[in-house]
Amino acid sequence: MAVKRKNGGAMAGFVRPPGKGCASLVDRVYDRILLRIVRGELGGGAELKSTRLARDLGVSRTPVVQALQRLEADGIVVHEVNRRAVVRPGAENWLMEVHRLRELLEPEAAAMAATRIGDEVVAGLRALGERARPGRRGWALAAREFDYALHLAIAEHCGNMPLAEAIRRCWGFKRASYEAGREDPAWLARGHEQHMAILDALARRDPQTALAAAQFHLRSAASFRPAEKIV
Amino acid sequence: MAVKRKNGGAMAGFVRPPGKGCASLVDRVYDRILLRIVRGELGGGAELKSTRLARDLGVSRTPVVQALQRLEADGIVVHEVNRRAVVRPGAENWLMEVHRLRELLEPEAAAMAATRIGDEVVAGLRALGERARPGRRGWALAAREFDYALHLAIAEHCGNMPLAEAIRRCWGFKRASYEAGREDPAWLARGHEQHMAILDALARRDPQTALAAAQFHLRSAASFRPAEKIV
DNA sequence: CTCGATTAAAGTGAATTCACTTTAATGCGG
DNA sequence: CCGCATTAAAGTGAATTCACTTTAATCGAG
Repeated sequence: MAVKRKNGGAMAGFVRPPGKGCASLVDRVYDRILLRIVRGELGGGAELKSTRLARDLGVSRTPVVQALQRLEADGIVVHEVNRRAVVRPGAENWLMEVHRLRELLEPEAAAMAATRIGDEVVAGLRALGERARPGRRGWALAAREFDYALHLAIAEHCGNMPLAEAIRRCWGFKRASYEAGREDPAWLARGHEQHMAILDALARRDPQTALAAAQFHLRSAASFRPAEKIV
Repeated sequence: MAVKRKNGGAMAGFVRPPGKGCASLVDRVYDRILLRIVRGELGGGAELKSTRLARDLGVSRTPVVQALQRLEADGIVVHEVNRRAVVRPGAENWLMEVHRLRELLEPEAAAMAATRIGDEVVAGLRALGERARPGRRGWALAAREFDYALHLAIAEHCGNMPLAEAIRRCWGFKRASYEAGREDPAWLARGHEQHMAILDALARRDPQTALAAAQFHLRSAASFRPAEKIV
């Protein structure tokens, strides 16, 4: 089953030669498996055999085992010594539950960030937000970029590393579910307003308002699509 | 540098023959490195070379690389492709910040668990709590066990897997810092009372009180030892 | 036919190997 | 002595190998 060195012809372009800035093989394997879990293709209790996954993905077992370590650290996969790794039962609504967790983390982080974030960062975010104003050319794409940048900046500047990491992790899961532009423009526009409200509060160094704005934004998103699994 | 098969004489008992129920080599390497980070022996920016660590610990690079993956997933280590892994700058007060994160997570989880936790679980916890009553023989050790079991039960039964995992992760960090019985008995006794208050609220299926009791417990712990890094 | 022992196949943990990249050291022209 | 090219050493990502464990499949006794 020798996988050819130097990018043998594996699995239709999955293994790309690692041009600079290219994620490592482990990262790509991780993304691939995570995506299949949060989509429900690999339901709770599904066995994740490193050998099988390696064969399917056209890579060796080494990066697969490492990706499984990370998924285990995420808690979405459980694994005991000498047993196969298994998708944690109930993982089907992982993304919904992650959203609930964000409601716990992000408002508080926004409040903390309000007193710490620098002017240059706010200015940079404002520029991004401007490009995402509804009606502008390519605003839908820019809006998603702005969304990501804003929430990540909040994490980055909240002054608590484990909290920041918890938020980043949530966004890692969210990212896994992104399918190109399935958003309703009206919804995107509403989201943009809410993002701007958060950013304004940050700019004013107003923790209370930042917290409330973030809370409103997340609750709003949760109630808009309560049934859908993919957030 | 061939590491002998079948447990060559490496590093003074670090590599034990894996008797049943024994954590994997990766787990032990992970614990070892994490401990050195949260203790501050490996400060922010310290380089974590897989080769060096493997040599020091008397194991091959494979489990070390896997442990580093997990530490990176934890966010306490940063790492880019083809560069050495590095302790995240600022990791010195990781444990203090983790405690702050727990204040965000656990009260909410306690409230959620109050409406879901089963009678048998409560009964089991009560039994543990009884053994940890101050004055009993071996109560100090039992108290720690009770502490751990209570907080983990709350995570387990809060009904939100990513939240549960976030709490478990916090306790993984806390566990790394445990040094045998450095606790002040008076403090332990106070902690026991607070734990019992939380448990009572859970037993009464009273989310509000469970939340408040957990909040009080955590704030209380934070203010008791504000200066110490090791929580 | 069913149940339990026996054995083959598949899987796992961990070491080793190897191609490639980064880092450090050396030496040489200015 | 300084700056820069060249090269050796150390390090990384990923494949392969191998001892051991679990899973499954087969077979024979009841």
